[in-house]
Amino acid sequence: WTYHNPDHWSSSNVLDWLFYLAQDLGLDMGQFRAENFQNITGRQLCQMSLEEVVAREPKFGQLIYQKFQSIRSGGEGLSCAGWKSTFQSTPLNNCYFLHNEPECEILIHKYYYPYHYDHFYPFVCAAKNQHLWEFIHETLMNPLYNPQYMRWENQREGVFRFVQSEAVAQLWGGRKNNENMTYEKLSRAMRHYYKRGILERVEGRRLVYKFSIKAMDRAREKKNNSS
DNA sequence: GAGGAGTTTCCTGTTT
DNA sequence: CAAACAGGAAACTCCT
Repeated sequence: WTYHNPDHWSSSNVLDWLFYLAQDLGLDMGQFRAENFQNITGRQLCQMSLEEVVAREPKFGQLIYQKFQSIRSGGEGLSCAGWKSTFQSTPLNNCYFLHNEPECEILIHKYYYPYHYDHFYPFVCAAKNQHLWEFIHETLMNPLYNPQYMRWENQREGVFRFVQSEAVAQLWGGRKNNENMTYEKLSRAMRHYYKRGILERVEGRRLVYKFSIKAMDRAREKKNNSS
């Protein structure tokens, strides 16, 4: 997207840019409401007034609007220096998504930006009969899906948010070979985790969940064992 | 095959 | 109003 005129951005490009901006400016991810720009194309964003942007993003809307106007006028550079070299040094042959998703290389080009992470997450082959919570955690660690599909609100505390809930459900359905999966059903499975101490309730915040310490530890163990 | 863990499906009701 | 959240119940799919 960095090479294209914002006018031609897809709705995915818009989300990419928003998350890039948040990272670049160090915005508080707990308050950042990028998901309110789902399905907004570059063209639509171009046509939005300051008020319309602020209506979708009360806290940072003004900033977003200013930055967007500034790149539209070609003023501020969109430097992504370094992403290509990181991409090339990535051990792609070991990535599970290479086996599952034919268009993976395109996706990587499109979504993988090193500034999302301090270091590359060592992907492993997707485990057979992987549990839902493990899949969720893995998705959060995968630059292909974070922050497009889900993202951390506070990684240290294990708090995360669904950005595109139905898209994540489709992904999960894909793993389980079940194209009938929906967020409605996925979330029911998530709620079973409350009783089992894998997730903790986050009151009053839609689409937000929190891993227990126990789950975060287990995920960390898993990662260490596989790398 | 029995029995259990981990969901999946469905449903009715409540909340945002 | 449309989505989410809540759980109970029962069916289903692997695994041991």
